Amino acid sequence: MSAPLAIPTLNDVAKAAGVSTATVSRCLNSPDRVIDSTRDRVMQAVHELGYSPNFGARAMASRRTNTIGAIIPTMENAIFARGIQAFQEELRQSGYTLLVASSSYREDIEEEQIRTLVSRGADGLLLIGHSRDPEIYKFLATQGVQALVAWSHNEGAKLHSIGFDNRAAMRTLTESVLEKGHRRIAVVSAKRTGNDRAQQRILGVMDAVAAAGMDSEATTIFETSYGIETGALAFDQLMALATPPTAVICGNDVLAVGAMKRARELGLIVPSDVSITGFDDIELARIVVPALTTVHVPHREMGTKAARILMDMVEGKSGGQTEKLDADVRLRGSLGPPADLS
Amino acid sequence: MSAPLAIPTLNDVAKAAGVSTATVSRCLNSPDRVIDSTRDRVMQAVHELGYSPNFGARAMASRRTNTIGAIIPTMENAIFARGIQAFQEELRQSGYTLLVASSSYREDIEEEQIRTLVSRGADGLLLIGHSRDPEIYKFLATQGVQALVAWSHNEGAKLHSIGFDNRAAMRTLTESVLEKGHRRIAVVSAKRTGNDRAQQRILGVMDAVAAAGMDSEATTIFETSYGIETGALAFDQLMALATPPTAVICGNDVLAVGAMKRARELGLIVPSDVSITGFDDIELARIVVPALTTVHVPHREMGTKAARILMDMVEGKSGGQTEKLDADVRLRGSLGPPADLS
DNA sequence: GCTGGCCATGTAAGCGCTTACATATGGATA
DNA sequence: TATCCATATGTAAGCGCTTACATGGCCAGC
Repeated sequence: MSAPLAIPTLNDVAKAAGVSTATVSRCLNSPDRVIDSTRDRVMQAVHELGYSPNFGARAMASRRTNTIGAIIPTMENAIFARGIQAFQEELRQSGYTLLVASSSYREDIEEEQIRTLVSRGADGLLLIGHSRDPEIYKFLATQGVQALVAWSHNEGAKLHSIGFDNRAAMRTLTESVLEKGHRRIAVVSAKRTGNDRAQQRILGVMDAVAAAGMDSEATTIFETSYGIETGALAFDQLMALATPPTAVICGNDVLAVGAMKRARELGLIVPSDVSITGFDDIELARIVVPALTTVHVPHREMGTKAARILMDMVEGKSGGQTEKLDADVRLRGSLGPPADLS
Repeated sequence: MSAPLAIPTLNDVAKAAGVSTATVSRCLNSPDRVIDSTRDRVMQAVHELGYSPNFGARAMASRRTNTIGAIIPTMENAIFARGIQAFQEELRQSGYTLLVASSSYREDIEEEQIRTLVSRGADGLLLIGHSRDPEIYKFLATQGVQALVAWSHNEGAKLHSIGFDNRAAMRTLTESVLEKGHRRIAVVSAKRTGNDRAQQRILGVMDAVAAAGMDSEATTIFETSYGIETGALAFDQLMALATPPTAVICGNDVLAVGAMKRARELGLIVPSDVSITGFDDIELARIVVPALTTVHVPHREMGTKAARILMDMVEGKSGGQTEKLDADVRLRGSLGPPADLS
């Protein structure tokens, strides 16, 4: 009466269909190597038993997993979502499964996640940015796991990468800000530790400041963790300075939106009282009022290309390649001339 | 000269340390069952070789994976992000790993993802909503995989669930709208097929409409796919009607934000020209201007509790339980009296 | 000095699958 | 009819790990 509680295995299917396990395996993996009548019988047994292959066993026996892992700093806020979505779609078309993990912007968690994904058999890994313990690259090498960096371009780095030049893009954006006449600017950045995008973006701001002959000391840099609320708090602090900035350049759109929110709460009009800019051009940038001036990043293109490069690496078709994408400034309502010039 | 390209196994570590594989395994899994000196030797070999356990092999030999899977409709927009984050944190504290997959709101993809996660050894699964092919429940049963539904409460359903009463919450919200004096209302909903939350929410609107003695035929329902842009398009259509609604009730915040965006583009003032409401209370709801009237859902609480219930189920400590959480209406600026009353 | 028991470690059997190789079957060819 | 080949299926050896059970060394207690 009581059903067998054990979960069905290949062996059970084989018995039920009256064939060997090899034949069942063939039905599942290369159906054309099996005669129709046999296959039908096997597939019926598969359905009747509710059989589902054991991935671990399969991976172990066949020595491949067709799995790619990606570790992103955060799943919240759409910064990485769109790119990862495209990455996944491209992988899927070629029969790969994507495993996504997030590191909460913490290096130690990222390392743990790398180990977890490798352990689970990822053939390749997509990582964000270049800064991490070199030890981990050695680990990936001994494990024979290919890795590619995205969201950051860097010719000389340990790993191949696909991304844009964060520094140059931020320099261009900052130049636009300076052209409007702003001379008191402040930067709200994500934590720079272990985050080369944040580092590069600040350097980009400084490049433009220096090129304009301004005193780089006069540019306040406020570092905070990632989030709308933290962006709002940073804005508070900046506006409380003796000589508050007329333009606040934020390291990403999320911080910028937080700043805009607080500006509104403080009764400040953007951009006439203060200009605010972002970086990433996520959907949010066009929802806020006024729309956010930011740097547009080709998320989907990056995701798609990353998938192709990484698959080629995993399949041994190439040793990888480094590619630079264009990121361009989108001027929108949140940037205007400073009050004393208007 | 050339290093062995094979990735290191337990066996390699055992040889390098001069012990048996059993001892190495014990060092890794129950260190206190091994004498200090031996353990040190083994751990050194582990590091030198860059050894990393093969998850599949371990799972197969030990018959447990300590893995929980979650399948959510979308990773974009923060609807599920916060709850899943809490879910993950709670699991992690108890040593479980979370595997997340997304279904793009498609039933067929959800089923595929369920099979993939089960295949990968998930001991338990978190699913969203109740509507799916009953066949899949049979499959989960034969595979011995526990499953729990979240984001939806339903006493009589096949699976235990933790969530809130979507219908009642939407009814309450709609009552608030009607109290303001609105009599021409429209609903923008996500696709109802395979989405019981969407179905329930519309029923909630209708409950309120009927209770107010209004003609339910007069309430336009516009169904569209999920996204800001689709919300905007839906709003366009509704406002182009012969007698446009004075209040647009959206099935979720994302659609509502899209509607607000388009309203602004059309030069309509919210709420004096048209009121708009959402559902979920994601961060976005308080970013937009005016802030969105919506239904607040206790995302984090739901995630945390879901983790505990599911772990208990997986560990055989309970057969599961169904829990109902409160979701309450948050009245904000996007809802006001209709123009003809103001 | 023996015995018993405890503890650290080793031995080896599988976990569920894939796949190289072996075998069987049935024409087509000579 | 005998031979050969192609094709369909079976056999069985692992893949890397855990763990029940076996072994051997050491010390306490008599």
